[in-house]
Amino acid sequence: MTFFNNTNRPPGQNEKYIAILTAAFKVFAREGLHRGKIADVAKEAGVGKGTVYEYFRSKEDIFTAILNQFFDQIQWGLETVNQQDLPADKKVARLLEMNLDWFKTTTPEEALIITEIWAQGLRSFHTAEPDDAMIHRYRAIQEMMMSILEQGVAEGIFRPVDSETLALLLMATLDGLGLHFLINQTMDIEKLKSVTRRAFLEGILVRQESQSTGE
Amino acid sequence: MTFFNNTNRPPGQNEKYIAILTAAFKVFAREGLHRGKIADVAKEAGVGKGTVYEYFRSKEDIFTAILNQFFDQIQWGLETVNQQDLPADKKVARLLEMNLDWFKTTTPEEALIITEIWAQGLRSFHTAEPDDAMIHRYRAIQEMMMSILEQGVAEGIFRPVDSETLALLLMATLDGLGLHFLINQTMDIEKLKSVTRRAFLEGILVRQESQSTGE
Amino acid sequence: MTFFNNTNRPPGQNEKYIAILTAAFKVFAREGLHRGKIADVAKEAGVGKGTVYEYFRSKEDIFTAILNQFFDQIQWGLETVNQQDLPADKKVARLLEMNLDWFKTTTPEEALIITEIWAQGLRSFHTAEPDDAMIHRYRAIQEMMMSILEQGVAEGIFRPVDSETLALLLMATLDGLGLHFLINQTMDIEKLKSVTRRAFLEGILVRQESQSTGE
Amino acid sequence: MTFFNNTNRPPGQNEKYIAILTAAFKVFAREGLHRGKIADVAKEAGVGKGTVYEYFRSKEDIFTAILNQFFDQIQWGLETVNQQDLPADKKVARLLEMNLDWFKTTTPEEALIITEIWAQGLRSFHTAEPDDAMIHRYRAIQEMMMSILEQGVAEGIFRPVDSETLALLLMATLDGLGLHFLINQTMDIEKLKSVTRRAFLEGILVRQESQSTGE
DNA sequence: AATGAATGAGACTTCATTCAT
DNA sequence: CATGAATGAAGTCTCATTCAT
Repeated sequence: MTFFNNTNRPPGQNEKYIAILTAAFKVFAREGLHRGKIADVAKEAGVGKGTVYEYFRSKEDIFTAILNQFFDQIQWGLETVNQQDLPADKKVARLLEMNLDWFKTTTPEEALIITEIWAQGLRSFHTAEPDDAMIHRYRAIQEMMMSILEQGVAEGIFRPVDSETLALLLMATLDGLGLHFLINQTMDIEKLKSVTRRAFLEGILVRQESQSTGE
Repeated sequence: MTFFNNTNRPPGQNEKYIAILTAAFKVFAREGLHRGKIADVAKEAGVGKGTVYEYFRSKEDIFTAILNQFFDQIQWGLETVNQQDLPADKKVARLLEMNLDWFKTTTPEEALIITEIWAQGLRSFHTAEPDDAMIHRYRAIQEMMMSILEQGVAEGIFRPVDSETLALLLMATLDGLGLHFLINQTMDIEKLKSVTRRAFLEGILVRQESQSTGE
Repeated sequence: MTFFNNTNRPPGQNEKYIAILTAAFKVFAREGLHRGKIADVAKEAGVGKGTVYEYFRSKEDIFTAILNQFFDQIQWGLETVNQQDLPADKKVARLLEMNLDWFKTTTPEEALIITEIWAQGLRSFHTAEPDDAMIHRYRAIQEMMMSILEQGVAEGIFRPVDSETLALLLMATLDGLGLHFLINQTMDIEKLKSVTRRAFLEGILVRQESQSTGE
Repeated sequence: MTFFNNTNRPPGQNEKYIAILTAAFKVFAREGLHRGKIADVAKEAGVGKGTVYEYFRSKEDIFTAILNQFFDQIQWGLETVNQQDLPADKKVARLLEMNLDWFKTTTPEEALIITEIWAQGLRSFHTAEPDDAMIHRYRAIQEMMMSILEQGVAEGIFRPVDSETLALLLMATLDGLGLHFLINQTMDIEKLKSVTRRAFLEGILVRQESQSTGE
């Protein structure tokens, strides 16, 4: 559960907060989102049922926290890549690599939880809270990808691209791959990396005699 | 609700079966997967609660049926494209178009339901039923995409590709785009279409002087 | 439990409705309002827990129903008295008698429940629902007493009185006596009846040479 | 909150004891008896949750204390009246006045709390603690009223009465009026005072040619 | 004496499912 | 076939009380 090592939490209550969140993640991963009972989370965390509610307003609040941890992690990874002194195409390759390598340290059950929470959180986003974080968190990710793409264009490595839309595509592709890894874990990740990298990059690299397919 | 017009269902009980399935889809889309009650489904379908259980073994069984309808639709669309007399690159473009146009006739709530069921169904796939359809249905889709890609290679339009892996990538990309459309419905679909098409196709089209990034 | 014999309830569901209400009254009387669990009510009524909620929206809804039964009973008793062919002073005496005799068929625990619900219901009346029945139910009682008092004035038995205010006083006195019977059940009811009757009636009877205390 | 000014409390801990009691009264009045949380009481009193339990054994203990304060106040008022150098009929009038004037300085919510505690306390009296104060406190009040009534008889102002029963009736009437003021606060208190005084007093004053209604 | 983090028993309520009609 | 009244397991959350500091 390397998932909850970051410490961007209100200090002072960090210990138990993390303990409960970690336990929740474990329990939900094992049982599913609804099957996973708060009582189990408490037991797993080694605290009383009431204590869970000292740190989280509701079960859904735990979901949100898990999802936020997930986004924190992604963003942190992206920032790390972005801050490295690399040409843009290498950065894109690193991105891809990071994304797919995530599955080597994460069980499908864990990844599935993210998806479940994601789907449920999305619903509440559509129905209730207008300033829900989801869209903003994705926007942040998108913008970081945009900056990499724009760097590439500036470096003359990438042809002029609609970086905003392309960043969206890239983000979607990475998420889609994650999704499909959930379905089929026998896929050859290394092969997937290279195929994806080549398909994506050779389409945006500046080339002498490119030919658009027009329309 | 054009979603449930196809009739690949056990004949004889078709009327009510479809009525219930349609009602379920509506109710779940409106309320969410867990919030949506069987009682509401029955009322929406204009039948008694007990009748629902004449046609479906359980609530989860309804989920499965909805998901199957979804896959039926996708597969039917793919087949349609594949059977057209078009060069492979046009077929890929059509695929992309179809995929993104789906959102013009589907509300986010409806799409969300698919995602929710998908995530939940996936769990049961991982935990319980080994011959669950999900992976096979995706495999069928993947194979159809493979055949398009291989057609392109045979036609000399596409460079020699690992069609299996690339089909997976394509599938993942389309799903990923769907996912992100759920998050951000303000995205410009037409722009996304062209950017995606170009990014994807120009990377696999045969070109005079392509330069691989190697590794 | 002669308390729930009246049948002014939506017909068709009368059986179980009454069974649950009767059970609830019994349980609440035994355990108190909060200690009395719905589970116990269900068991006492010989139905499932869920069945209780088929007939009542919530625990509070049961409270309300009990209170309404109580008011129904009082009103029915008042009407009976009022419709009898008696001079007003006899009617007042009958009222008093009825009121105090109620305790011969009702246990203190049962009467206490009424008081608890009454107090709680009153709170919700002050805080939330503006058209709560409580005040209207009391008003109806008050008006029936007013009509008795006015009859007495018309008959020349009572001196001209502010019938509205006096009816309120009469109502309050009867309720107050009920309250104190809860506290001290050793009181001699028959003695209380005659003392109260005399104190109340001799103050309102027409007399030759009454002397007001003025102010 | 003039309610808690008297200081018949264990000295030395008076400050915080009173602070907590006052806070409790406020919170319970605002939220109701069960809704009012100890945590809120503590916050309102400006002390820690644990501190509440330094001064009170339990929540119910607070209830009892509140009720006792209430009785203290009533008794103190009665004593004051009783010790004045007045004829008995004036004393009765003063009693009535005091009782109804109480509502001018007390909000319905506060009065309601008394009623709620009263009802709940009564239950515990019936079920558990045989030496509960309630009956004794009321007995004390009753005895003070008896002494007023007997004074009136001795003075020749009141006809010979069963002072014990009549004191009970008087007490019940005053409580009943309080109760009904909770229900209907629009009642004209001054009118109620005079009607009640006249109805009650003229029934017990010595008169030349009274005529009993017999039976 | 004062505190408040921790507790966990307990309660209401929901809802998928059954089955007698 | 159709129904919907009945069910009861299950789950979230509350809150009075304790106790180590």
